[in-house]
Amino acid sequence: MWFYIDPTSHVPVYKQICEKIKGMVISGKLEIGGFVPSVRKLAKDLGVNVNTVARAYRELVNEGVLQPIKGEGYVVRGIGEDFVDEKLKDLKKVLFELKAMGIDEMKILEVVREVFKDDIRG
Amino acid sequence: MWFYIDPTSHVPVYKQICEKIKGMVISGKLEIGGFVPSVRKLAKDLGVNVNTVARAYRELVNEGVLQPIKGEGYVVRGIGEDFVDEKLKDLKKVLFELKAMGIDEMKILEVVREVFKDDIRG
Amino acid sequence: MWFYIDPTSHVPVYKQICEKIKGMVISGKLEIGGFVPSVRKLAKDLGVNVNTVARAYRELVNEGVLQPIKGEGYVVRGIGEDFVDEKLKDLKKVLFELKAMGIDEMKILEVVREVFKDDIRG
Amino acid sequence: MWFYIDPTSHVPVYKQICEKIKGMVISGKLEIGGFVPSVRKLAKDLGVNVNTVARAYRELVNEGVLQPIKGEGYVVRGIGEDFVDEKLKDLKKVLFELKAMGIDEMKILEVVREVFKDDIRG
DNA sequence: GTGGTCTAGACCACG
DNA sequence: GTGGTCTAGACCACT
Repeated sequence: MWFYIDPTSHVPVYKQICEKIKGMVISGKLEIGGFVPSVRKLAKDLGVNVNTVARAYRELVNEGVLQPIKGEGYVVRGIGEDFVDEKLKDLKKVLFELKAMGIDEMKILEVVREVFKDDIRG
Repeated sequence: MWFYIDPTSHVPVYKQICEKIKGMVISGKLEIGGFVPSVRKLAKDLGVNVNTVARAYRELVNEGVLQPIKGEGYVVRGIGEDFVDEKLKDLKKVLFELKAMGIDEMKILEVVREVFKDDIRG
Repeated sequence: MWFYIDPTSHVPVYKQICEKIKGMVISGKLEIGGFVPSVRKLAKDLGVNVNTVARAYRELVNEGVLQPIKGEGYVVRGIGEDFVDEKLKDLKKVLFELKAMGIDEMKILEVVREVFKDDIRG
Repeated sequence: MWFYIDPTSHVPVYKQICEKIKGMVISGKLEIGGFVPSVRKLAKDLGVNVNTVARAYRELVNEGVLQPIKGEGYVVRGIGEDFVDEKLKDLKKVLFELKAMGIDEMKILEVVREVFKDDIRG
């Protein structure tokens, strides 16, 4: 219902949840001032333990992305620009690796075009 | 002397070593038929435990990338094309995330150009 | 409680564990879909280090015999027919050695009968 | 020229050499009182390091199978019955494993017959 | 010197 | 409790 996590990844599940939530805040899929799903609901949807989601939300509270409201849930406070910058750094890292492996810039551009091609809402 | 690993990453050190070695085989920095640095040497260079490097090499043996010769070292056997494909999938994944966050294609192309700009030298 | 390993053998302990587990899967003593003993428990039972059992299980995961579930344990997935064939090859090898040493076929049959004699009980 | 060893086996090469030599003494392929090949020759034939063969011969001297003669080589002294008994124990071990895996006695006998079928010099 | 295995003990993520 | 990774240090086999 919300998104999917990869249990086989080496990235901890709670980190994956944090990333996804932050991404949805940045993209506007989660409105500022709105509620994120309850810990139990999200845990059930993702097929993950409650503690794991709780930990993710706790981290997001520490980062100022979420704010807990007793007896109600967690509301979205907002998110800094840093998150986008970090993702762009990830992009650079992958690009450098591909370059080191001798991959052509044309091949990269081809992939970029492929990903963005059905981006009608430009 | 060889490369660096990120101890803070969630990706296990042994996996990082595997990736780097494979990248160097693909790019030709490691010749097929040649030796990779000894387990002890690489461990020392990377500031990592011997067992960790040994495990990385063991995995590469399982994948057919390396071949162990007792008392001599590990020789590079070669590597399939799959590795490049996997890296390109990583690229796509990051691109989709950035797209989902509302990042413009122009911004992406800017980063690509930046990474490949000093690609003139042979 | 489970089985025994021979620490004096030249066959690595982790390999012995792999063999035993596979044998128990083939014979049905370990049910497909069921759990094998936890890494720590088996290590304690066998008087072996945790890492050694972990390595054995890891190999079995590579071979598709086991599947790890974090926080729960390892479940048995199944095993190919190859394992029996390999054991039969071991048999042949020993038989050829005995034959080369001039041992009579009658002597061999005697041993076979001895091993299988109490095979009446289901 | 003599026999072959398996460098990938977990059994140490020097042990494999010992086993083979003993087997050849038992079977009569090596005459008591005769010379075994020189350390250097056997090492060359097997594609093994000289030290490894030297170690094997040293072990065999300790066991009383060989006797070193300075400046000439190693002569075969003889070998006890124990060796055959040990091999028969190996046989039993493999048989028990196969039995535990649910293999039928008929299948075993089939393999035995196959191995001994061209045993014309019965 | 090389690789291969093992131990003892530690920390993290997950349920 | 579970598995996953890592360290420090040991011994063995082989060149």
